[in-house]
Amino acid sequence: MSESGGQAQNPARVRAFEGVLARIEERIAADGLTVGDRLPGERQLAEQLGVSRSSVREALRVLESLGVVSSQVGRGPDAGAVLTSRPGSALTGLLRLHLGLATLSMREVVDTRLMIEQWSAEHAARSRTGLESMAQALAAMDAARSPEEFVEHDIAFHAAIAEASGNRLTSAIMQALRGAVQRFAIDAVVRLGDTGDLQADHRRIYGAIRDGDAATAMEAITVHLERAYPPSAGRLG
Amino acid sequence: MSESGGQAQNPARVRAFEGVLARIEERIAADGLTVGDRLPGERQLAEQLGVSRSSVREALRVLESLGVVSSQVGRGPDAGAVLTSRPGSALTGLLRLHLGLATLSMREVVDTRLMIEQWSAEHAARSRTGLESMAQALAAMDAARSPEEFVEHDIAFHAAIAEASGNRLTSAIMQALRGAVQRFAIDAVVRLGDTGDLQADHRRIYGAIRDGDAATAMEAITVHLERAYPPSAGRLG
DNA sequence: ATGGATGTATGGTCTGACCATATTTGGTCT
DNA sequence: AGACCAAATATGGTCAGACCATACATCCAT
Repeated sequence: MSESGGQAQNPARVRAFEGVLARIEERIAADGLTVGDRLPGERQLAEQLGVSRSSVREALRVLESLGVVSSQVGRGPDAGAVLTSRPGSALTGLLRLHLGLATLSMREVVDTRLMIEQWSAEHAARSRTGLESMAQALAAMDAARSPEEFVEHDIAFHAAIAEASGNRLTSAIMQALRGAVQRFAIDAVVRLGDTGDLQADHRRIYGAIRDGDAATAMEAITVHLERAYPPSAGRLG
Repeated sequence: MSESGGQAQNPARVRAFEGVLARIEERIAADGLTVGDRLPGERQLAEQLGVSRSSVREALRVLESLGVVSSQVGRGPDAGAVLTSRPGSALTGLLRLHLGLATLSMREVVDTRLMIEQWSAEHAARSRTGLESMAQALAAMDAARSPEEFVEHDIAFHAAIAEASGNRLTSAIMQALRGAVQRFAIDAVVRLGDTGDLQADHRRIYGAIRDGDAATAMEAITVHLERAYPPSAGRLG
């Protein structure tokens, strides 16, 4: 550390913050860090890695955008950069941006969602778990008095199916897809005018999962999503 | 804008770089910016948005990590922050980190990949496109003289199927999943000792897609992936 | 014990500087 | 006029040092 001048100003083939990213990843693997653990403070990290605090911050911003850390100001056990796990929110941001850039069309997102929901329903039927959450959401939808309220619990119902599949990755992807198309959900409910058909779908899906009938569960969720987002229905992308 | 002092040092409910992010997103939507367009320089952006260059840079790092922009140094038409579209690489990084954090298990990734490949094969069979790329990869695998070489073209084969599905989102997700499990692919080839069975699978998949037989394509790819990544096969996660 | 004032570590932001890179520009030589 | 080389310039990359806002930790007086 007895550099005379200071800033290393090297070729910088890899940018400083990329090095920081790599080092932090190594550290997570080597030290077996996991969700809830804290990273050293920005200043300390900068010193340890021999870079400026700005570079450390850029790396932390990347980790944050990827849903891996979360920064808290102040002091105490919860302050600083804490390892978290929010793959869903990261995916949501990613989708929103790429939709904005027209890299992806809404149709592609909706189709992908159909794929995930079919898969989730099938696996949920096999595991037959999470039935309680589904039933609760079902009842809440019955009691809903506005499209907004209905959609809120509708989201919970579908989330319960995804969770019941037992796969956190597909569940996270579905969360993200859901977030990306959410603004269309209320429109869909309003367009249909009545939620009776949707609720009938929901009950059919629920019943099939409860009975362990994977084929029916898949078919029912397909019908349901095509009702809400008709393949040819207007302006989705 | 006749602020006396300088740095606004406000409550900062939303951090400065988040504001920049929002403004850039607005700008993309409003100006209809698309892939290939350039963003203003960091210094100019900072002045326009009334924040420091550091904050602009943090926002750009986020956009870069999400695969939306790409920065080039130097001068000229290609220099600066250019809008790009690399949802795949963004997803790859996201998965790698979450796998490292044990947020996700390898089994979940492999299962998700199976879902995507099934779906892709089915849709590829319906569209019957991309056959040329598949055939090329097939021939290249025949000629491969090492596991590494074989896997390289195997990746190309599966990527061709994903592309043929016509859905850029599922294709991007599969790319990412592929990258996450890639290190196991060579192991799998070595373990099997012979690539004959794998190639037979490939030809069966190719034939089904060529003939537009969606059901067989799905079934064939399921068999294929279970051969390479047996559900009960050792240490995947 | 309790409660408030003070200390302090942490992230958030800004300023201004310099480096590395690559194009643009302009001048010089042939 | 054309080709070639040098200087100017614009851009991202990095650093150093400062100050603010926040929230817990500590200490002291009651």
